[in-house]
Amino acid sequence: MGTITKALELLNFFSRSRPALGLGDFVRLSHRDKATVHRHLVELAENGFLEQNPETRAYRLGPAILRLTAVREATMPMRSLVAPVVADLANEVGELVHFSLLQGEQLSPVLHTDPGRHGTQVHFDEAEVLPLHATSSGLAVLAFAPADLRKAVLAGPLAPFASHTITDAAALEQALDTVRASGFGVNDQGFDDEVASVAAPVFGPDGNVIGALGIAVPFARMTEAKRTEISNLLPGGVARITTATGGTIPTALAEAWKAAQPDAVS
Amino acid sequence: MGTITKALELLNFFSRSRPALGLGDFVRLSHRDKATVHRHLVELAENGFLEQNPETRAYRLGPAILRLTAVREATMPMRSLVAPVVADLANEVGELVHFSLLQGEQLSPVLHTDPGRHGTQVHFDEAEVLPLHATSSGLAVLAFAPADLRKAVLAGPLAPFASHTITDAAALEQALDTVRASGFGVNDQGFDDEVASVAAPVFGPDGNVIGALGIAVPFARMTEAKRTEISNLLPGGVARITTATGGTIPTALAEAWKAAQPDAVS
DNA sequence: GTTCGCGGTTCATTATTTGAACCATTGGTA
DNA sequence: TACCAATGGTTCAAATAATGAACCGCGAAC
Repeated sequence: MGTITKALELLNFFSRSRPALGLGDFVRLSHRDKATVHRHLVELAENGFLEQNPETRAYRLGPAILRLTAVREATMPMRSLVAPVVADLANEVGELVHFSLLQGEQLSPVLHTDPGRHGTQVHFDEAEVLPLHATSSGLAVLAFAPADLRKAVLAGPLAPFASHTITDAAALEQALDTVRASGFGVNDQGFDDEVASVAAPVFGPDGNVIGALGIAVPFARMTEAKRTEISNLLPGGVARITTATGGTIPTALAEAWKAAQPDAVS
Repeated sequence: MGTITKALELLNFFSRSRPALGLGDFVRLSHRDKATVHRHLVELAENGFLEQNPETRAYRLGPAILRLTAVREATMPMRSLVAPVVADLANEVGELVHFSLLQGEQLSPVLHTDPGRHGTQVHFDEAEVLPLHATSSGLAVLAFAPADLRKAVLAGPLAPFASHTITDAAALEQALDTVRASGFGVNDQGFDDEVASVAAPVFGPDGNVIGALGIAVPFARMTEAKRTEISNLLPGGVARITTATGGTIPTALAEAWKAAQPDAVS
């Protein structure tokens, strides 16, 4: 593993619940030597990716990140395109909606909205990357991903995250068939024991999957009626995002959706 | 210079006008060996900071950036707080308004809005970091910055950017006195020969400068009336941002503003 | 068909990263 | 007061990883 990767991985330890970390925290989380971690932190800070609170000496994410986001959004306006769709969906369904982009063999959350209409809320951490085999979004992506990515994930170890995580390659392939047939990735207690979720894949201009739009519901609150509601609403959201980004929805997927909910409005 | 810095510097070559770059571009811009650059690019891509267009093989900024922005914004909601202020100001003044954060001895642009009301427009590149001695925002920050930062900048070389860049330490100190007296950083043709600009510093909760709110106008269009208008409006914008972030405006600065425009509305 | 520029790769040389031990400061505790 | 346990940070020889000149294969242009 290169030095660059080691340094960048430090940035992954930040999360909504852990927005600032001390040197010791990084050492514990990364299992690396203190001196090494410290030099990496300093170098990241010198480049504006981190900044240090001079009083507490804790590190937090720096302004360079914002600058780069501005550049990316100027040319690939994902956030601004997706944000209204996610917000609308969250309002309609009344549950946590999130959008993630495929990044290598994982999913990288872009944004999420929780309407906060209920007492219990699904905890969603945008700093946490999502595994492809253990989330509804991941299954949705994987089912429509290029063969080599699918093969790579099937070959690799399938880490268990919760009681119902699919950890067997054969079972995973079967699950992906189901996803392709229905057009939705479904995952109950596969990533978190208390969460059930449904997701649909999103495609880019070249016809490849680029990410997924997902809805996460506390397991106790996930009824059949809610599943139907979600299945009816998700394709519309995906369509909005896809057209906005100039992508195209594969006909096979559109067919699957149509077959699943013949009464859904376009 | 460490490997991490070398890799991260590659990210700085992106800009609004250059949203995707090929290997050769990076090599030319960075003056480094092709093999080195290539490995850095690959490693950045592996971590989601870049992604490669499989057809053109060009690199663009990746989704990891978005994820990190989401985390930072969740705890330090700069963009979302500042965006409406910048938008309002841009509408009122009819010129390009931008907000930047202090990052080491430079300014890192966070966002900008150009109402696009005129034929000529100031070119503002959010990917470009701004020098402290050659921009109005920089002068505004520097004038109210801790002594050690000011000393560091005064000691370092003052690179010329345009015909009127202050390159002499003594002249710079004098300029900073003027800034402190008026409460505004003013810079005409110091960063770009065709641009005049005015900026005001923004302070954080600890009472230190954290950045600046600036307005850039094509030199030919910058009249005295416009300067007055800007001077009347800028303090309001700074106040909105400062209160939103829980900061406090130093009394000395508030006094300077009051003295400069006794007829300004609060 | 040759040449040019492109992205990408190789491998011996070299320079950078590494980490055990160390220092300084703080906050708690006997 | 003295002591201990954490904290963040630093040092320097040893080990490892980064480096870059030369090379490959490809597609476009002449």
